[in-house]
Amino acid sequence: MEFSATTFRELCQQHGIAVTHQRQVLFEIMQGMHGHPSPEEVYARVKKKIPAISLATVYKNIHLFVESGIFREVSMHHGTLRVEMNSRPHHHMVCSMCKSISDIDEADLGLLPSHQKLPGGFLVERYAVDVIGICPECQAKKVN
Amino acid sequence: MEFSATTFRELCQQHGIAVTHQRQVLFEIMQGMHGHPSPEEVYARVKKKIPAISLATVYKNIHLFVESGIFREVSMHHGTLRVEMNSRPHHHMVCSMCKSISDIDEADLGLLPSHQKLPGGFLVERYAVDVIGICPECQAKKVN
DNA sequence: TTGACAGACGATAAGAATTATCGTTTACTA
DNA sequence: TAGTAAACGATAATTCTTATCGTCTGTCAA
Ligand SMILES: [Mn+2]
Ligand SMILES: [Mn+2]
Ligand SMILES: [Zn+2]
Ligand SMILES: [Zn+2]
Repeated sequence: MEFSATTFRELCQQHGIAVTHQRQVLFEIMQGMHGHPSPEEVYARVKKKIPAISLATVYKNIHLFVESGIFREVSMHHGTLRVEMNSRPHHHMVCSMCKSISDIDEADLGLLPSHQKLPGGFLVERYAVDVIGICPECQAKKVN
Repeated sequence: MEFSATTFRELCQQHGIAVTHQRQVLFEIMQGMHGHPSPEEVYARVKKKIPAISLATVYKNIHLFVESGIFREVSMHHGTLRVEMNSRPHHHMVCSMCKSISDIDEADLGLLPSHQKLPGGFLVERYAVDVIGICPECQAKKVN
């Protein structure tokens, strides 16, 4: 486990957040979950331990965990449907600050698959690569 | 342009959909748009040409274009927030049929970046690769 | 050409996911 | 242990998307 050496109390102190019962149970249950649960799925699990917990609290703490880097989001751009009209083979540069998405040509990325068969027999159609980082505009804005 | 050789009428015939004025204007405007617009952004543009158009029509036709393969979606899993608790370096296999997401270790994917600097000065933090294809379960279900 | 009719349209209600508000409670610090 | 900022629960509001439904239109065969 990633946080086995550190107690949850210490983890909260590092990030300057209060150690509440809800927060601790939420953290422990999420740590034990497999896959990529939605907030509703997490809520359902936590309610078994804390029946009075609010869905809003689940959302607020998930965001807090993600902002703190304790957990992550699967997709940087899960918000609304975005349409792709560019038919050239390309990937995306996603800014972790402003969430802007820009195209990058497959050739410019220089990322090539070396395996053809994936574990479990997954049949590959294509790759979609998100290069996550800081766009030039946000680099300029950033005060370090 | 991808469809310059083919008229919109022929494109519709290929996909068995009717050639309507709304559909044609929508298609042409979307073709001329840069980036990765949201349905609302497309709607705003199209309203200038067809003030009476409905947002529902925009959504319906965007889905139709995506289903037909005329356009694409930027993210396969933009629906709801999904949390990642797996801290090992890994990427994702996303099934284009059932939208299921499974982990694949970085090493198993065998995909390595050869460039360090990206055009435009984008500062790379990490790569997130979606391997899009058909999961074993859907391969079994599929009737070919 | 001209109906018949499936499919498409617009208006709008409904649904799902997420965020905001607000009064109460709790954890932290001195 | 009291004061205060933060967190909580309840729930309203917002945002994004889909469903419904009555009307209209494109397609195709006669
Ligand atoms: Mn793109
Ligand atoms: Mn994962
Ligand atoms: Zn940025
Ligand atoms: Zn599948």
